[in-house]
Amino acid sequence: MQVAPATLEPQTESLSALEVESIELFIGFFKLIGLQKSVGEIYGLLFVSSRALAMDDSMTRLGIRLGAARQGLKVLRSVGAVKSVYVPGDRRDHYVADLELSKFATAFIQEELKPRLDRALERIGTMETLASEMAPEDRETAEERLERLKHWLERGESMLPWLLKFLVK
Amino acid sequence: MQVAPATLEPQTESLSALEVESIELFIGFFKLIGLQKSVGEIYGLLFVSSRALAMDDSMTRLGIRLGAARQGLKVLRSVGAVKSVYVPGDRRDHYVADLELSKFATAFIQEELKPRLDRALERIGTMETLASEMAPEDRETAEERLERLKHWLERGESMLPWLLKFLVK
DNA sequence: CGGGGTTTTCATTTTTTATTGAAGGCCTTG
DNA sequence: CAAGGCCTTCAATAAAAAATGAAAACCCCG
Repeated sequence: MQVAPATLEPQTESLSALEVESIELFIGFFKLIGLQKSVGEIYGLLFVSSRALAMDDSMTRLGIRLGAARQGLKVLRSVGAVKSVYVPGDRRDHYVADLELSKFATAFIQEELKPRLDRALERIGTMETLASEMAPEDRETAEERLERLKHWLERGESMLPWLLKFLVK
Repeated sequence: MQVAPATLEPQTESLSALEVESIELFIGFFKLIGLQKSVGEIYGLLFVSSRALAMDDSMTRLGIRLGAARQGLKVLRSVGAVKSVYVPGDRRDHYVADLELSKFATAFIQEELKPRLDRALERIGTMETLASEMAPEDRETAEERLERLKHWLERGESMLPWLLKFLVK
């Protein structure tokens, strides 16, 4: 005789249609800048919540487990996308979404894009040295292309401050 | 008695230091815009090559197999990052890197970023309707936040044409 | 139209990345 | 200062993404 299995599944209270839309929206954006699904889920939920939620609430509502919730909140805190607020009479940390959306774009630009551009420009220095030691016919091609790439990267780099200013304003 | 195993490994002619640098550089950038490693490898190799390479050459030099090479070239063609050139006396397609670097950024903006912004703005319409049906105390929060998000997304969207112009120039 | 080489498709395998949850640390409170 | 709730770490597991390569389709020339 079968009995109802002890519920190993996380308790998932159902989400409202609004919450689902919000979650899907942010999952999409966060994936784009290389953040995992659980990060988007948690932020999407917090975004439309009028009260602060504990980690435990996120787990319950989203049906995710401890590790994913922890990891997600860690990332969100690290980019400043959530802040914790004090809730009287509850020892747990509670989180609210920071509504300064530009933070995501800013974090992406400063933590992903900028370092990669810098690293690439360094690398081009190395490559120029290597190219200079090649046989003439190959050298010419390589040097021309490196020059071109360098030019483009410098141009990109020069745009970043402007882009940041525009986004943050 | 053991004999040398039939070489199942792809023949990999070693890469020059310049090629390695180029490959690493492009793998990094391509990952950033969500393209897989093999795409970066192939482009990196072509970028410093003064002659056109057949798919077969990429496989041999990079030590990747048919499927990855095929898939990588397909992606590169689809974003216009390589073009095929005619090589007399060889039936195979030969590829050279298109040096218009802006194509990558452009493709990313138009194929990833723009559609996602559009989709998000649509979604906000839906969410506004859903929010309007909520209890007053929650409704106010939701509506304010949606307004804010919408504003920010519209701002982002309005920047794209400018960004594209800057990159392509 | 037939044979050899070339390219494509796609089900399978491998690799990479994200999630899980048990174990242990920490902090508050009584 | 002990007990209980909360938070973190991390090794194991699961899910997702990419690579593999056999098989089939597609050319050209002859």
